[in-house]
Amino acid sequence: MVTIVDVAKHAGVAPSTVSYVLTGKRPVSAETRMRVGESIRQLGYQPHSGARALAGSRTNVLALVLPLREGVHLPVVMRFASSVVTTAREHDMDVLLVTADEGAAGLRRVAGTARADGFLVMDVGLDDERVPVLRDLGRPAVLLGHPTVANGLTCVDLDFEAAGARCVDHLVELGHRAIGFLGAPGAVYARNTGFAQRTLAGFSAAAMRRGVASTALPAERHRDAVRAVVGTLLRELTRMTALVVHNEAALGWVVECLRAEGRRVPEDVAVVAICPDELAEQLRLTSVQLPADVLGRRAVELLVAKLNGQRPPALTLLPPKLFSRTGHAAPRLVVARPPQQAG
Amino acid sequence: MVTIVDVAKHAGVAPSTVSYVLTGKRPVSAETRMRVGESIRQLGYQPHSGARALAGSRTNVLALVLPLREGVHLPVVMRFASSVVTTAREHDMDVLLVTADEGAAGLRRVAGTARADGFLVMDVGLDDERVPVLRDLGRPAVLLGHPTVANGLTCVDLDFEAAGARCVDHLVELGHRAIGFLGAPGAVYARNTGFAQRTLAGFSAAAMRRGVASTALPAERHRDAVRAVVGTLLRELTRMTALVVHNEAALGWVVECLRAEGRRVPEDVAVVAICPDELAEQLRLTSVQLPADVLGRRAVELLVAKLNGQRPPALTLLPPKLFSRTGHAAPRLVVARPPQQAG
DNA sequence: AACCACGTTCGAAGCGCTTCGATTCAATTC
DNA sequence: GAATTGAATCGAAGCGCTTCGAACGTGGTT
Repeated sequence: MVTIVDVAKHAGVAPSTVSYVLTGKRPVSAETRMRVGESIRQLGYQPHSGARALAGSRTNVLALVLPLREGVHLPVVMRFASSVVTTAREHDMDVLLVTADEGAAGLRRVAGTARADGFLVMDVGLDDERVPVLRDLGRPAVLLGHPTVANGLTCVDLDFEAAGARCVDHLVELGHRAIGFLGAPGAVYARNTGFAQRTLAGFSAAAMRRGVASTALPAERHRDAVRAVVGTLLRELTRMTALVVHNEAALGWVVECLRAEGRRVPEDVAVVAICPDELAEQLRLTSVQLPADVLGRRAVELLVAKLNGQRPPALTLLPPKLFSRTGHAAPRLVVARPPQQAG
Repeated sequence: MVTIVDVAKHAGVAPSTVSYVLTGKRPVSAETRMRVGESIRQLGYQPHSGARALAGSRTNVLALVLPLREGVHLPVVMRFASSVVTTAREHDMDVLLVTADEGAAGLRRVAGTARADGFLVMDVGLDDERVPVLRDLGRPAVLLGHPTVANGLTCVDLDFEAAGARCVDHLVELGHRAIGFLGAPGAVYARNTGFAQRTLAGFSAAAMRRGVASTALPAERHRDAVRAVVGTLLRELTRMTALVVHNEAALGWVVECLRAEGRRVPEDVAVVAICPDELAEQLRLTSVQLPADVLGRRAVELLVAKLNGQRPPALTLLPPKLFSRTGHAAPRLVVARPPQQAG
């Protein structure tokens, strides 16, 4: 193994000088820098990360805590993870993969054994046991997907207000003049959860701004409730040709109930969902999706900023992406082109 | 931060004794062990992983190299990753996530900077640049998904021969007496790829053993070729009521062509695919799936064994899982039960 | 009673790096 | 020409752990 001492000898300098060349923490003359650089290249020197962590008390590793069990939308998680790793590498960091199964104890372990400098935690619940632990740990952390307002912690999330507005804008541009909104169960709005209200607020404001008729109703997730709400919407907003749904669990029933009422989807009633991409894909509905790639990138950038002593905003909201699926037919395979035929 | 010296003082022993209690590398009297353990608990001591890596030249980290870009089946990758992390933790190891994008240079970096003790590499190509590097690196490695026969390297893969046989057995048990096989393009069999032939061999042997009629044909991936092959199969194996397909790209066309020929799927012709689960799910076909969870677990166990100086078999084949999807209707949402109503 | 052997425990030397005060030397100033 | 500065470099002291040889008691042996 090539050590910093080997490099120093080879370049005819002290080990500390090599270190300063590497970290840039003290000025080094251009000539020395060149010479050391050349020695590093020739010897193929790579600093030992353990020694670095020990002496410098920085690991250059960030822990990514993911919900890997079933029940979450794996492709979204994966895309997010991919983006995190790529961005982390751009900052010369590595990524330690931790499952949510380990819970708060896992965070304590990773921080306590100095395996990572900071945390990226996905899928944090409203009353998550990890939040207080994260604060105690005193290590930089970025939370994802839920804007758990927590002092000292940094959160990244989709801008639900913009998402609500985006749906309206999209539908108005398609010519719709009366748009319904089927939201989460009433209780969700009562609780000050935030994201449900913000979506609704964005929807309502946009409808107002664009001068289209709109009616918004909450809905429980079971079938009968959905049927009732859909019926009410069709009655109250008689010229309704579009419906924005912000209720994952009800989404399937919504489509079914509309069809049961004799409305074709999307010909008679265009449905736009705010939900995980997978679900919309399955039902072939236009949807506002979570921009997992941007989310991952931004999360890492925020964490790196915190590691560098900066104090980024407590909450970052990402612009929603609307993905139109109208006109999609039955599932069709993506088939690669046939290989070139000889002759 | 609590160090080993703090623990030693608290327990009234030398630091080395604490180390031996922790690692078990030398005998420690039961009484001392108790006392040290108690001190560790009381002080909440957690060893510094960097210091450990430096002194002991073992990181207790394994690098997981995943293909995270599009084009691979994310859910499979994710399930595999999940299984890897869980199993690694059981062996007191952590997992460093590396993307395949980093290529061979990434492996060199991780090994060179002593970030990990060994590698788990998924989706290794037939002529992968990483294979020679992996061998040079001299670190334990386990390759997944492709049985790249490489001396010194350990591979885990699905047992394709058993997969072919499993399809036949399943169909015979359902009462089918004439089974077709639509395989990969001819060129794949010509190349000594291995897995294609093995699947076919397993299929043929099982058909023979079970005494059912069978015909196997290769197929190019484009539509016309598939139509021709399906036509030939129906003509040559006139009483064919089942078809095993080992050709991801053609799978969609196979179903379409069968229907175009007036055969209902699966009522008239049962189709069993050997392909990623996602695809079969989309087409609602019974399939042999890659047991990602077992794969992950086994891979870690093999790697840990190698880290401990053992020499596990160069190739481990996993039994295929057949997942029956006959009788599945249109996509249906899994809806949570409605919340309890008051009154 | 002196001896050996063995199970335990101790002490010290590193592992490879960062960091901080000290040192050097050339350029500037009076 | 001596004193002052400041940039560039050096040297040494750790960071917290593992590991190895040595030291320490015991109990059993001669």
